[in-house]
Amino acid sequence: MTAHEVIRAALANAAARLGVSVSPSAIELERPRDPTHGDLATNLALTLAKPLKEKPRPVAERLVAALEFPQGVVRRIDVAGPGFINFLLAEAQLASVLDAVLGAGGRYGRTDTGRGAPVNVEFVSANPTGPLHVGHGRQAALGDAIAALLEWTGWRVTREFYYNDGGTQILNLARSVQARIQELAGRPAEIPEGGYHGEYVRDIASRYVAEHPNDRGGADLEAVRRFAVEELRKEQDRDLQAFGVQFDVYFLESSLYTTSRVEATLRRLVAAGHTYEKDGALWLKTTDFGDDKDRVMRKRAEKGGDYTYFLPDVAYHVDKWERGFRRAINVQGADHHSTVTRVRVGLQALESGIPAGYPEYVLHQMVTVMKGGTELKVSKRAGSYMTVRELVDEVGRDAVRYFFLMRRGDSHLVFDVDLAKSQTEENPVFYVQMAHARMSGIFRVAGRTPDTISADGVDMVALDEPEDLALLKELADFPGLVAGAAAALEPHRITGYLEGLARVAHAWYHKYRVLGEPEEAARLVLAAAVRQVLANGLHLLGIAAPDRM
RNA sequence: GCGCCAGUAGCUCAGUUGGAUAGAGCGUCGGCCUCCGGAGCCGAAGGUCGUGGGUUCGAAUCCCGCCUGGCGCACCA
Repeated sequence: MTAHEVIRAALANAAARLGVSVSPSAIELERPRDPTHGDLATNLALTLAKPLKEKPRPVAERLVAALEFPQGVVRRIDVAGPGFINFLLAEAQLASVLDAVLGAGGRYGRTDTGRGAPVNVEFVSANPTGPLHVGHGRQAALGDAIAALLEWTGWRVTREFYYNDGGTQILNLARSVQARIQELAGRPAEIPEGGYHGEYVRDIASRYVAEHPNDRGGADLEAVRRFAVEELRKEQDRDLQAFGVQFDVYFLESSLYTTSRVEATLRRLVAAGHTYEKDGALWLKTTDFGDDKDRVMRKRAEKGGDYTYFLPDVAYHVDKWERGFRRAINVQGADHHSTVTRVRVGLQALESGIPAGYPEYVLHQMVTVMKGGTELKVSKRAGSYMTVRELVDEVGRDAVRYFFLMRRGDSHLVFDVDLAKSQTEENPVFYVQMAHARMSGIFRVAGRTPDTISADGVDMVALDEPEDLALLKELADFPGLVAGAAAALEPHRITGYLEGLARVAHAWYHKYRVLGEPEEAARLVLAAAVRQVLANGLHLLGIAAPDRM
């Protein structure tokens, strides 16, 4: 058991003696900002004050009196402030984290709260009407990191990409390509209303002409549509590959029709009794379930009318549920936030037992790209870094991923291209990767391999300088941090942690390099553990941990 | 007009779901380290947490009003 677990258990027992039942995992145990407050602190007495109808401070005193610990875990216990209980750990406890890190290696930080339950994470889900832009890039980084966090906490994750391969937007794309094909055949043609003007449309048109010599002028619109969708899908896949994101499932909207799932969903909604006809259309009374207005499902009430996007969206999530995903997370841009209520409400109208909060949504705000102190205009014309590919080519995959992850999803993100490219300590990716490289460098110079380092037989009492202790405490925080970030679906907590760990590691490195004794056995063990945790954090986020910069 | 998100140090942002004196990085100023295995350390200045009320032992955090900015309010996806 780690010190955290021992203390939680002891607190739960003490609370039981006061007549309150709390589960050990529900007890908050944190490292106080101010180190004079001890190594770990809990606010348990403050939270128990209300149910016990007592002031927090006396509750804390009684809890402390009821605490029982095995030998050699805790050195001192204090009650402080309004009723915090502070613990000072025995030195041997602090160093025990090194065994835990080196023993678990690349798995240090993993937990099993998910117990192998399946969860579906849907992200990017760009329609094949153009290349992936920076907004999709934020979504790819965020979705992939959330998926990784869930894997690290014991969930069985399916990464899913949903795309619309029919509908009006795709039709507009096909007509745009068709127009360019006709131009190539020497006939003047106009890009249709709502069509796509990008240069990539011309490229697709010329490839179509090369591969379809019999369809002069692109008369076969269906063939043009299939070709264009195929080409853009391939292009998006190359972008995602460059970004290091892999999906398990690509889900085509058209499959919902070919397998009659849309019709089946419609029948179930009608049977559940929340539909009506008005103005020649078929409506769902979503206001019964808290929507602000009812939604059209089919544009003409009689059979054969076109469906709005609402119905396939609902059918798609019914399908997720029926594939066994009792948990589904959708990562989307905040400009799609209006779909949240609609999808959930549609699922409720089925009255089939799907919970009201299904699926979960992680919405992220917009991205603006800064270069040379000015904002790059959102334009499809060449010269503006609007695609993921261009951004990756310019600053590198690691920096793009890191920058997209270092802010909370629901705040606007300013992507500073110059900072992301810079090889200075101001660049957080560089700073963190540099810390890893320096830890690696210690072993290079010592002529050792970090993977062969073990704490066995090494006297850890040598690790008694403030810099050593600060590192030990940081390392011990990592598993709890990953668990918290996974529960909140907030990868930015990991980047924040890594920067903190890197800072302490740089300081430690500098001190012992100057003293000329980082090779000392105990410090070699510590360096190996720091290197491991930096690598685990970076890998979790899909970022490389280089041995030299 | 309605809904969602945001507003915290000069700048970029955290704030672990209501807790201790509101923090970090960068920038600025002052000192130390002196070339080593590249970027280290200490200190200082800098805050009406947009704003006005409310809830309680305790609020940046929860509730209500207002101000500012972004996004969304289709029988488009």
